[in-house]
Amino acid sequence: MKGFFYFRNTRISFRRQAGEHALYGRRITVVTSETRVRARPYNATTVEEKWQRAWEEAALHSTPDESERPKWYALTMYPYPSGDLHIGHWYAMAPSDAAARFKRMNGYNVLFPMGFDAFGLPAENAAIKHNVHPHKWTMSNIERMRVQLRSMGGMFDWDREIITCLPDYYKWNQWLFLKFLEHDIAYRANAPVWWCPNCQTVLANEQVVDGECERCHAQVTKRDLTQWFFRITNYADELLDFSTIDWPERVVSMQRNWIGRSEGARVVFKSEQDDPIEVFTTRPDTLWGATFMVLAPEHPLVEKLTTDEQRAEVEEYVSWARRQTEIQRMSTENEKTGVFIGAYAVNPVNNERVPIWIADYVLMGYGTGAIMAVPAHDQRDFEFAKQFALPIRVVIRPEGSDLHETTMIEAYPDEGVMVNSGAFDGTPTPNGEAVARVIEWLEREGIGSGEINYRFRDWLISRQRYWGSPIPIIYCDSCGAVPVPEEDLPVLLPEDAEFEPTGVSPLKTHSSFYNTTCPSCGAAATRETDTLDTFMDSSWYQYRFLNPHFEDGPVDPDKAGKWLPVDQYTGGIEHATMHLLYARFFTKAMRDIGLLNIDEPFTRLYNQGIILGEDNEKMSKSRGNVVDPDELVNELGADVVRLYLMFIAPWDQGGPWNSRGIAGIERFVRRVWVITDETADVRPGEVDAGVEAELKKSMHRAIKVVGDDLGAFEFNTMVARLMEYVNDLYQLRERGATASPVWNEALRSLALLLAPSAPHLAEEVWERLGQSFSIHQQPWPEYDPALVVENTVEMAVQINGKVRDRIDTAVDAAEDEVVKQAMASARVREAVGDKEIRKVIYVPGRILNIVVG
RNA sequence: GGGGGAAUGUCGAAACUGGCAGACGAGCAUGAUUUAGGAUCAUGUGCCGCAAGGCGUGAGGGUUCGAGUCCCUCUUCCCCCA
Repeated sequence: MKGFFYFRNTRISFRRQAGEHALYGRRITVVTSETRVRARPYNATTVEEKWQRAWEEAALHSTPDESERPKWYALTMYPYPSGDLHIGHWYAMAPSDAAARFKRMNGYNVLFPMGFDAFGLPAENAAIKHNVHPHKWTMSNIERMRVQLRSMGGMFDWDREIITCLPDYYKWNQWLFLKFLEHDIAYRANAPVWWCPNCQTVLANEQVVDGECERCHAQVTKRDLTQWFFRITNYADELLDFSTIDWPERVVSMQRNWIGRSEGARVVFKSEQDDPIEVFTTRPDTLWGATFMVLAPEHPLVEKLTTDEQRAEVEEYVSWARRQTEIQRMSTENEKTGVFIGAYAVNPVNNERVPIWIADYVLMGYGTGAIMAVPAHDQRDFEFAKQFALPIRVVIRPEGSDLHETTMIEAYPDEGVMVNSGAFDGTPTPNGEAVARVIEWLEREGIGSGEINYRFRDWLISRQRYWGSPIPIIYCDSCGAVPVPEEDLPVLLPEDAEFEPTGVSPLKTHSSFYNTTCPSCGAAATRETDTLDTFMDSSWYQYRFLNPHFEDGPVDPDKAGKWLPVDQYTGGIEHATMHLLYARFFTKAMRDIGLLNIDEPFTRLYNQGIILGEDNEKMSKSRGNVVDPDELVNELGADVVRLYLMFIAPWDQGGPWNSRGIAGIERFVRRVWVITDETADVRPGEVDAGVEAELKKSMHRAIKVVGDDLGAFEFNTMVARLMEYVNDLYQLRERGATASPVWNEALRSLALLLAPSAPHLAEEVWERLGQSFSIHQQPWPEYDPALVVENTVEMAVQINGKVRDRIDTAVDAAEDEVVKQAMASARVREAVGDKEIRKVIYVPGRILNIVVG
């Protein structure tokens, strides 16, 4: 019998009468009828606002630099201030925040800063489009995003906020550039570089994806320009060493591929006019099989070597190739195209005359822009030779079989024994033996040398844009490129620049910025108008967070010693070969010039997945599938959003948003509040010992599994464990567990377990339980291992691998005892029948399998 | 073409070193609460079958007392590099 009445405006419900009841498949006896105070509603908006204010007033999230506790530097990639914190930001930050909070509850002094990656193109595009200054646009976006970030309830230490577009920050960007220049890590060179016609700027190789601009997806083209570079390739081998960091294998292999180390030889062929043509090959053991050469259409010698008869055809081909994208050119699917230029080269190993072709599958940007073609042992060369009826010569014979030029249908790129290779005939190729011997010989003969080639190039850092750190260089007719003296930093971005969509940097037309005097000779001079790639800002921001107002250098050495390196970094995988590679390079470069004494910036890395729209597509305004976190927070509260994001799927997987699924979390949050509010004041009384034992066990188990999952970033199962615990509490309550003195402890534990993931709800529950502010300064509860292990289990009994019955048995029961118990079951006896028992497999606590036959 | 990852109910997913597949949630169904419900509570819910029982982790094979998990072949999808 249930019902309710009102007493002093509070709805009081009275419940089951004394007597026998069926509940959850058990018979229970209610001794006295109980009355129950119905929970007050939980108003997330009010509660969350209340605690956010309280945390700020208590400066709860300011991290002291001095502490008895061990340090833990947790960092999540800082956002670009686009003006809106979208659900992707929440997905990146909310679980990171939970992990950071968990670390703090586990006794660490946790630094968890936040800032804004504030330079970049959108601000400048907004300036052109809406006539707002980038600075104003960016700063008002930051204002708005701070409010949104606050609504998330993160434990960000705002005292250390950095905003990269402020002189306070970019001064040190410029300073670092000058130091790099001083130490020959930065240099200026003319090179063919990628140009994005849409962004009106050059791009680094890393920022070109499939021949498109990584930002705007416009097709990029090559241009020859004089630009500033960083010598990231000097660190290639060190960047290939991942032994001291714990990063996802995926990112490691992406960086490894990107760096693209290959060992081989550089060999000099000569044209018949005696021009040296260098090629790089990883297979110098196939040199004798080179039957032609292929140059990239852009190769500087093409112009010179082309014969008059071939010139028209060659020119036509070159201009056609220029129009192709790199992807089209590299595709193995394509039919091979190319043109003979009429000239011949001499193969230095056997003085053979080989024709020189040009073809689009050879790229100027890789290796030397020229290859020796060995059609018998390279598939692309093979296809090219077949296409144009060029000679093929086998020089590697596979072990135990034969290979004939005329019958081959594809190249043989594997190991074997060298043939048709003069003195090297008979040399086996496995284990690099042939390669090593040929290199040795090439060096002795002076026609080549062993070389290690890398796929990646030096980092191009010049950008023809306004909204970035000005490169602190002055050009003087007599002194050349002169660094701006350190004391003149920062070179300020002029605020009164004119934005015209002309493709010319506003800095070029700003005469008081552009015109200056040479710091070295005092003559009239002009400033560099390019700005630094904004990826430079994010390459070292993790160090500036430690003391963003430090005035004697980019990094405060005292704080660096205390906090570095970053213990846990989290962010999207899309930065694998950009930001994450640049940051590693910067760390090593800064170490080499004495600014840091660490080798790697981020000890542990975790990449969260992507939240898609409900239609399983990437969220975008044009698709209309964008989920607005602000709306959700207003409606359901931040804790619900946080918990739901964690619950959706494993964090590294992401997945589609589901607006119905979030209802489950809503219910869960309500259930947490209801059970606490309704039972917080229950006085201990008489309780069944078994029920109390179950309550204890459930609580200790929850402490263990929730903690284990949080520590392992398994947020989805962590939420499931919390739900199981709350479900347990509801059932135990019905069985009278609230009368136990353990009940209140169980509720307190629940609050503590919720604290990392649902910080507001946890704090409210904590207060309701009469505990003092703040739950976020409490230690993580401890569990008793003895209470977590099961003493008895329901064990499956299998006959020939099929489950026939289940028996309750002690975890550590002896085999013969368990068999006896199993044989007592009629179902087991029936399954065994009169067959002979051949074998018994018994794994204590797990399974009993009786093999009969 | 090479490398890496994935495939489990209607859906999101869980499953420790091989040991009761489907925890937790969504959805659905039935019932309760007699104003209503997109509220709450209870019960059920892999498939076939009235049942006993059988079948089930992309497909096929193998190892094993026992395979979602290990091995081989294949299919599809995603990512990276060519």
